[in-house]
Amino acid sequence: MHSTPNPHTLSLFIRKLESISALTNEERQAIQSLPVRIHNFDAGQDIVRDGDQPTHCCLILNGWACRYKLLTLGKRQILSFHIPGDIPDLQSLHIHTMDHSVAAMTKATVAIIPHESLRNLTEYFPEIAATLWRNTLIDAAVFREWLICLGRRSALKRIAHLFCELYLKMQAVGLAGGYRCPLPMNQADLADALGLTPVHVNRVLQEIRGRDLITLRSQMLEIKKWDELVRVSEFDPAYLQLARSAAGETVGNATLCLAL
Amino acid sequence: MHSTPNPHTLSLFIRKLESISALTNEERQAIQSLPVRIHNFDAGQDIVRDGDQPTHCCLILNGWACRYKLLTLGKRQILSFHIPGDIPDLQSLHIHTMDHSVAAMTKATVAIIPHESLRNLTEYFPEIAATLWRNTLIDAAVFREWLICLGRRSALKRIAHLFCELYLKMQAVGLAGGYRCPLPMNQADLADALGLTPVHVNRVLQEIRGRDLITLRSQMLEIKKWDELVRVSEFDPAYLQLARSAAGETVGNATLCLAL
DNA sequence: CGACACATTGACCAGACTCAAAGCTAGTGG
DNA sequence: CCACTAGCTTTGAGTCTGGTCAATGTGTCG
Repeated sequence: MHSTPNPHTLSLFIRKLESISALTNEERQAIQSLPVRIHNFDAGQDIVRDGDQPTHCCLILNGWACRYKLLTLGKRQILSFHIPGDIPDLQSLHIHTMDHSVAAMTKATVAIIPHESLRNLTEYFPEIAATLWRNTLIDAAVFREWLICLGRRSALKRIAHLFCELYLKMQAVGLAGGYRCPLPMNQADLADALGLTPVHVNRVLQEIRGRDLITLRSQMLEIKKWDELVRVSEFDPAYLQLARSAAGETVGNATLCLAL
Repeated sequence: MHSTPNPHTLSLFIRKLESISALTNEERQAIQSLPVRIHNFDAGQDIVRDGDQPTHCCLILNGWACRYKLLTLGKRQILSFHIPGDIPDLQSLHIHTMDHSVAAMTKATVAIIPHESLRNLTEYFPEIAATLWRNTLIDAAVFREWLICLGRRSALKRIAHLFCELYLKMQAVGLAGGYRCPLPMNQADLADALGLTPVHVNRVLQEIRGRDLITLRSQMLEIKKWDELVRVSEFDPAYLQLARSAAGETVGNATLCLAL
């Protein structure tokens, strides 16, 4: 379950923060020396639970996670998807009780960082504080965009929109490119994220495939007509705040960030 | 349009922050001396627009505002409602381009605070930074709860849930009590917030009234059966992070925060 | 009084849901 | 290497919540 952190553990984190704003050497040093524990999770396992009062945050090093909330009658709403470089429970630094859970969607490696260390970091380095704050603000922007999807877009647009979003997020950390992107979720997960039923997701996926916009098999999404997918979903990547939103560009080395 | 700030302008802000965490005298002083301009808006007027790159934040002193986004075909999604004490565009401090608009829903008085002053404040007072950060995290928690509503709750539950939320928020700043609460919005606004059509909102409101849960006329909501409303909407106030969630208690002086 | 904004009603429609059954497919164990 | 299983995906038929369009009330304000 546990393993020893190695000196490169936090480089993903640093790269993520640097994609938001520059760091000084001193800041980089301070982050590098955060005391972390590494934890491995199985697919489907909870990382943090609704109602918990966490004393640490979880940086995803490898694999996918999602935030979700269970409701009455077995209903579930997935609130967000998270990929390497994300800290899905960063809000727990200032909101002490979890109002939802975080689960691993694949086998996942997670760096566990004590709140205390993060608080010290933000106290001494207001720039880092601002960058982490900004991180949570981008999360909020994504929540707003999902709100728009659930409130005002058809099932087809929702699915297409989500595919655009996830592809760009993965591309931004070098884990996707050439319009191909791992997508380790089943149709029930998509349904729970998009406010639909699995049966309807299935039918709409057939429609999208029928229009030759994507292929999706064995956990791999391929976007065959990016421009068209963007058009039908009314997708505008601005809310993701990706520095160089390389929508449409392939990345050189798709395994860049896996080299941990 | 403009008017001169008076020494009490920021007391609402201070009270709001103090409801989140204690302030030192020095911190209180620093906030008190923020340079603000006061601006009045008419009902329906935009305060900040989608695409703007604001150089200041807007603290609502009086009246209601909402965040919204316009979509194709005249569709609109309301993302949040805001009441006195809120800073609906606080995220603009770290996200430079607005991805939605903020509009006044009533005649509204707003204190305009330069980003620069807020940045200085957060740099010198990490505690204040943390408190403002926490504020935006609570906003995000509300987005998540709305996501759950739009994704997995029926029209009736959504409406009932929103009424519970707005009542508690208003009560927390002393603007509602005795299960009565101003609600300055029409059925089209409710529809745009809840992902429904005005016609359907109308029908469901009749159903809720028919069950004698609420009355709603001339912009005034009265909750006649709080417990029942909470039950049918599966409302759990935890996400609002109200210090002393006085669900069910009346407040002494309902005009407390109007005394600006 | 007339105009306007908003609420309400009716008739009809459609996107999405429900329930249930039948295919696939990737692992697993014999 | 194949049969079995478990978990997903796909299909079908029928239903329902909520949407659409258009008309009619109602209340407020100049």
